[in-house]
Amino acid sequence: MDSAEETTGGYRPWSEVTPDAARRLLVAAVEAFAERGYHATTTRDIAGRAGMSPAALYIHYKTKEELLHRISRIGHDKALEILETAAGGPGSAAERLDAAVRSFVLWHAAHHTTARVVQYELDALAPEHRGEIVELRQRSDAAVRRILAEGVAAGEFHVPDVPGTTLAVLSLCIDVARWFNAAGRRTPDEVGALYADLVLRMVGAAPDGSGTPRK
Amino acid sequence: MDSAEETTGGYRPWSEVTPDAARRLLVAAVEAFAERGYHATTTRDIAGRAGMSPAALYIHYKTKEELLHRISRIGHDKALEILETAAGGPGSAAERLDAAVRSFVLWHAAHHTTARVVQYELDALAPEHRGEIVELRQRSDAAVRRILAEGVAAGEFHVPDVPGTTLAVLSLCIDVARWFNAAGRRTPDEVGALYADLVLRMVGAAPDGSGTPRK
DNA sequence: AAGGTCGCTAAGCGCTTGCTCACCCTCCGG
DNA sequence: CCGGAGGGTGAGCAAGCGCTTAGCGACCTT
Repeated sequence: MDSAEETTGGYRPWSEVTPDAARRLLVAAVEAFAERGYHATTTRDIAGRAGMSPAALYIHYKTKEELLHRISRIGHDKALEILETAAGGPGSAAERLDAAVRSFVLWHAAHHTTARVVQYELDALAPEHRGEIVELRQRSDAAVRRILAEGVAAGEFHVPDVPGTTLAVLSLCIDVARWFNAAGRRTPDEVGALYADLVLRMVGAAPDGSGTPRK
Repeated sequence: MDSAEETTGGYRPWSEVTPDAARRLLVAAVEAFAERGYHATTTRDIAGRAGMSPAALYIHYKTKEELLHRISRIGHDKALEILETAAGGPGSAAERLDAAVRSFVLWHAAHHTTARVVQYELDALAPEHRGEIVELRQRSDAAVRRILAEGVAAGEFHVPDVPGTTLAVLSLCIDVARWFNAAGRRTPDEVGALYADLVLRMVGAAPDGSGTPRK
């Protein structure tokens, strides 16, 4: 419930959104969209959570959809940055895949409120905004596919269907935003470690060195 | 687009819904909810798709939410039946896990319109209806967890975290409903086969006999 | 002190929503 | 030929929606 806690914990997100009133509205919108969904959220609710009158929203954003677009854009930028950093990093393909899944899942769990909006409210965007976002998602797909292809070429992975497995890996990570519950048993780090191990198994990499004894 | 095609292809679903007008309304609601989401769908749109006036909806259903509940209930019953049939079937744990994932994914892909409503519109249900559905989902979780636990006990699987892996397997399968596109490259059967293989790898079962040569 | 700007509000407009109600067909037993 | 019943419609209600507009007070510059 106290998701203001989440959104300020750690690396202090939304710092790129100014002025202060615009950021407060955006954070309020993230919470409301994540709880009820975009269409079930009213502009009055968003403004109320930010401690403002309904009209105040329209000083900083032209429409309710612009709010969603801003949230979606910032979130996708962050998600893509995480994947591309891991994909372009040092180490073997297995190490990079581990890092990519671990950090991608960590972000989806730790910021599941934001991630839920980013990953599941895409259809509510206007067509031209949706196109822009879809492009970012294709680059995320390319980053993961690159790691898999390189791992196969290096003989580290055994993957018969690289595009299909890429899709499955991303799908698995993204869905964390749907089920993860901050009040649940697992910490974001634990889920990241579990998922990194599962994905390494999926690609046929030896699970040694990642904390999973073979017996 | 022509998802009437989908909903009548194969085993002819919704046959349990009578009379005919009630079924037409329900099928129309599935299509509309899947396309736009529950909250963005109007009762006028549903009635229009079924070729009726807006008022006709309320002859067969008390509210719009009752429509969603009926859809969700029937869909969850079907999904649970698929998993429990596979879990209670004959064969080794690996064979049963293969069957469970394959058939569960097949259903989510072939009936992705229905599955999308069933899996992603849960929050729109009234509290008492949601509780009923959550119970069914827990039984789905138990069915998969049972296969995993038996496979570990029999030495077939190597799974350090059975509850966590159960969650991941179900999450992976469910998310098919989000991304699957009938106009895409893969058939539901192909996705089922791919996912069954990936899941067997996740649990550390030898992928022999499922079409994935080790080299 | 005057005047301009900026962030914000109270009030409300035009429209759509879920849902209702009075009425009307068509069918069917007597 | 009648009368009741059940599936259907046209019109519309109260409420709530996204968004606009006129105006207000605090603050800055001159």
